[in-house]
Amino acid sequence: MAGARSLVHRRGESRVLALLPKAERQRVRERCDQIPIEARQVLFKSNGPIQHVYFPLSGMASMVLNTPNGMTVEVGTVGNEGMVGMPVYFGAKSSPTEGIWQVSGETLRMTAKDFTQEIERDGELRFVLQRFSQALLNQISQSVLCNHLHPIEQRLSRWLLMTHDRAGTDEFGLTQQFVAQMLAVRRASVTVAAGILQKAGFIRYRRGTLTVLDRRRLEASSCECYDVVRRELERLLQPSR
Amino acid sequence: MAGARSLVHRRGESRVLALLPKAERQRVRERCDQIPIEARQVLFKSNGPIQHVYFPLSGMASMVLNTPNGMTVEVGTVGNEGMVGMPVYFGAKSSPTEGIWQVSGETLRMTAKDFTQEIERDGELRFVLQRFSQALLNQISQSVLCNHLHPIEQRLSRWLLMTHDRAGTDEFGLTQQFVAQMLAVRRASVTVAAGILQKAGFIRYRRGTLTVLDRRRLEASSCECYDVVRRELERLLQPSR
DNA sequence: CGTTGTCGGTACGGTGTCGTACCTAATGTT
DNA sequence: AACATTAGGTACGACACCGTACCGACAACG
Repeated sequence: MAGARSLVHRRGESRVLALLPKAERQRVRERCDQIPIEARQVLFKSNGPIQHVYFPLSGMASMVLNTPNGMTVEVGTVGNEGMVGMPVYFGAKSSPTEGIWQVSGETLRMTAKDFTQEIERDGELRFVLQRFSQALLNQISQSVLCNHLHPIEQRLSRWLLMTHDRAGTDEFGLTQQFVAQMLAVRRASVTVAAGILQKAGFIRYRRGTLTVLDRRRLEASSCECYDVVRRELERLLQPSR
Repeated sequence: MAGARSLVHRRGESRVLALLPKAERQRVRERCDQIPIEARQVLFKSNGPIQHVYFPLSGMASMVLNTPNGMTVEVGTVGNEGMVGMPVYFGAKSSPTEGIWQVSGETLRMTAKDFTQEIERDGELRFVLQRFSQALLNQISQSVLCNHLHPIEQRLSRWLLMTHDRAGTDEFGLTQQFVAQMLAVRRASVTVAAGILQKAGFIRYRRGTLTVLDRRRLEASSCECYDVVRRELERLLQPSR
């Protein structure tokens, strides 16, 4: 057993959309496709046009940046608590950030054009996404600190917790190579760090599949960054007004 | 001579406010105090109430995060191209991020309450700040990458360029201790890196005062992060609609 | 004028992570 | 069944940066 599921997840629903009044939620959903989506699918490329925005229902997406010499760093993750494609919300048609799906799942998808129209109606969606913007800003800011100061083992624990929150299951598909790219470290470093977590019994993995076994103790082996971001997210996505 | 001034700066005016229609700009300015402001002044504390928002006219502010064990990391900088206090815009009353003034200058200041009212009028300010949000997001995202991957000398160069853009002068007050906190490195590391830049003739400094001598070559010794962020900022703050 | 505090220069051992490489084991392919 | 491919484990020297410490130089102030 993986212990109590974090508040972040409620299976198969979008937490942002759940905050909308019934009529608005219905209207938004009608303008969306619901589609399954596989790991590693590119949602939008760096500096490329952003055609759609996504409201994940399960699984997880990442925003990443690339260096000229081919390295990759994850700057943020989004699950059913948010939206992928925020640059559209901010009035940009593209951004240096790339959107990649990480853990396969389901998502609602809306064209950027429809989304812009919806935002211009100035309903609750605009308000809710404003709060989410702040949450995202917090998450990315914390990663500036975390990536620079914290050892790989803690960062890996944090990343697994965030992924676990959003995945909706205890088991999900991941290779060490892929995790290494997200953390911007060597694959060999991930092997060592993950080996420690596995020996301790917090996780188990085998050829591309990882299982969270003991969430509690995984939290203890993570840095404070996980909690800081999560607490603030919950505060911001409260239904209150 | 420090070469051509970057586009970022136009002396003593707020670039965000300059984008507003005359009437709105006037209205906003009337609700602001214009005050001089000194380095190291705290604008708002971590998780504390945010009383004011700031539109810098000259000088520069930083947003920083703190670790439980007293370390500090700068996550973003804001000069006359933007606003300090974005959490208010996003509907948050506080945030883990702290606001600190860095290079003394002048700023317009508005109470959070007045600002919120102004935003609710749904004029151009809201639109302009949306674009600025995206620029800020880009800047912070790039720092996730930069802080993790780039050597101190390049990061220092980048930081000095950003500061130079926003300061409005070639000379500004800075101690190595302070720069070290922003980059989250040892003061001794800054001494070494700055020493290299000084020997090369890019900068000169002496007991808390730093002068940019050769902007061009400073750009060459910085990582690409400086350009990536700056280009995107200029694109987003174009007067067009 | 001398004292005290601040700022910057330098050194030294320690360490986390890197780049690279090579190997084994599991899986997929024909 | 033989083989190719891919995921994961392990090792080793290199190096950037760390923590700490000490010292000299300049500045402010009584």
